[in-house]
Amino acid sequence: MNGFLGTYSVSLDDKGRLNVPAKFKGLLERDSPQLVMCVMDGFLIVFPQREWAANEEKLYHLNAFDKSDRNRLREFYARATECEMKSGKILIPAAQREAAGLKKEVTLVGMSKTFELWAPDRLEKTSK
Amino acid sequence: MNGFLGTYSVSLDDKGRLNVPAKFKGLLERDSPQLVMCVMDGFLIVFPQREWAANEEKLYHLNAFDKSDRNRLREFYARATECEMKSGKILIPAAQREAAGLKKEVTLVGMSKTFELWAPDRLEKTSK
DNA sequence: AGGATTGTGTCAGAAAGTGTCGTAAAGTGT
DNA sequence: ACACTTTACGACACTTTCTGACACAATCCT
Repeated sequence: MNGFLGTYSVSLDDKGRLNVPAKFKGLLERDSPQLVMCVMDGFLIVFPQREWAANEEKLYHLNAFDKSDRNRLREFYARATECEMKSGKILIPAAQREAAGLKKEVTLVGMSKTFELWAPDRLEKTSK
Repeated sequence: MNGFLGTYSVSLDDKGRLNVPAKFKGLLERDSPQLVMCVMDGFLIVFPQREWAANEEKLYHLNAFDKSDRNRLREFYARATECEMKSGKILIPAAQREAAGLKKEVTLVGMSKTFELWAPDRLEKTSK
């Protein structure tokens, strides 16, 4: 498999877990089930942990003792959460579900190295 | 685990201790429960002791006989406190709680190598 | 020493997270 | 089109984590 591709409609269970589609499952199992999930403008981006690390490197030049740099760092880190695919499922923490407006139905969109989680209605609005 | 990530809302107990979220707990247990807590502009930064040491090194080059350098050093050290995670909790000394305006509700923000403690209302103002 | 204040360990109930399984639905090969 | 395999879903039981409370220990202050 080359990367995360395509659109899937999945439903969350009563605890807010999503079943990873079989095609993505293979990728995550082979590589690593470790993930970082990050809130963007109204939707979630899921990074396999390696991909996240690559993005994080771009922040190393910022100075943690500088006020405005620190604010930028915080924005980035505060929105992120580690998670993991367990038993073929990913638990989406309540805060993240909230931020992305996810109810039961979730649309999952492959973006090659990462994939996104959308509330169906929001995705529809955005793509217009 | 990659580092401290995400935002958590936790509440202090009657003695001013905070329950460390399970995700952070793992990191602190593996590395070391020894911490240094430091007051910044209205919030607290918590350094795992190794991370503190690394930051301290950056200050060694400052000149102990230079007045303004010395002021910066003093500011840095005077506001720092050693503390420790015990029974999965961290006691926040009264002085620090005071300085950060922490009441019962505290927002905990992961910053990769360190994490921050905020009074919810102050964080909200800052992030705007 | 006695009493107040501050720090520490532990526990029980509630809430959140996790594993598993049966059934339903979708996909596959012939 | 049919039987078979795989995948998705919902449900349930179980485990872990979070919280507030209590009891006790240590320290400080007269």
